[in-house]
Amino acid sequence: MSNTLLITRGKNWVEHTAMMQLKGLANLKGVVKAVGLPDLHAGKTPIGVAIVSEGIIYPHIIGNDIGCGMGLFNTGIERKRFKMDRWVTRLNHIRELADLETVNPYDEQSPIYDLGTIGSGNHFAEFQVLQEVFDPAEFEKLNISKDDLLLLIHSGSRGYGQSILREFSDPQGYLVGSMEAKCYLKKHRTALLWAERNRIVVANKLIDYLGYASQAATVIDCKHNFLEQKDHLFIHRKGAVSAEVGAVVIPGSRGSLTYIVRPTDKVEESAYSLSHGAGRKWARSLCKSRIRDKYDRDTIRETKLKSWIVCHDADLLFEEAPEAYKNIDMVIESLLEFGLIKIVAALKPVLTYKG
DNA sequence: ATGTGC
Repeated sequence: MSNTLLITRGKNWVEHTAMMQLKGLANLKGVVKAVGLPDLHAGKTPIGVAIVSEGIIYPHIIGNDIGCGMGLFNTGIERKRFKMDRWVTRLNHIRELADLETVNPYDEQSPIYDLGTIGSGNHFAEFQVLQEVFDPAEFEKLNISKDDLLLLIHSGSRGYGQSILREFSDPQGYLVGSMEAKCYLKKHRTALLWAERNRIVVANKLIDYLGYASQAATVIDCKHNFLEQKDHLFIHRKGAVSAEVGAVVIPGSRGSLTYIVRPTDKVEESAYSLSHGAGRKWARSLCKSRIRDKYDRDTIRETKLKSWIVCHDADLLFEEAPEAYKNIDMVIESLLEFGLIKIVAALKPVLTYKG
């Protein structure tokens, strides 16, 4: 009997390569269940998976960016204070976030050497506003209102996670109870802590840089690259979030809505996991040639939702274009069809910043 | 993904 499950509905396209990669992980020693979430796509290891194992752990499934995730913050800034032209100009002045002074508000020294940076690739900082409330009772628990300017930070443990993976990169995995497994789990825990702290530090740095005295209040923080022990099992989540820690934020691309959802009590089926986003549709290397002719240097920066992106990396603008991602609605509908979520609210991007 | 590999 197969130990593999793909959570998807008819219209949600999932590439064959990613499915093969998922089956590869399902066949690893000690793997008891392998779940592909609707945003499953191919990578060095597949992204959008929850892999449950017994007696052995596989750090390479988690990958280099241990603790990477989405932090949704209430900026304490009123939505009406947002002025597109002024904010774009101001953010354009940042060459790199590393150039701005970072204050480490924690007692310990950060193992992330460049704390306060978001990194590159698919990482971003995005100002958002409330678009629609679907479940008023659940929405009320979030402590946000239609007047609030929100900030979504996608980042992780930067070079620190990378250094941990280098130490524990054996694709054969490590036996639970071994010195190596214990050591990995300890460092992994530190990476999770500091990846979350990094999201908070970045959020506050941007709020401060834009001239506001308020502090970022965490609405939701959900990591999507991590290993969780559950009873005698280990759940490897790579591009997947836990469905057991309250509301979850599932963003689309910079040109689509972000959903706040509430997991249901049926999530055992998906290894207590949900999608982390829309998922890539196009490989990075294909993006530029496919859409270059459609845009000029300005129009590539605006979206259907009238949001804008500040980004000094010309290639990244194409690699991270909305077209490169799947339709978030297909992902959400797949999760709904399997009875795994209820939609709480939708947010709309207004301004994205990328490294 | 990456205080980036050749």
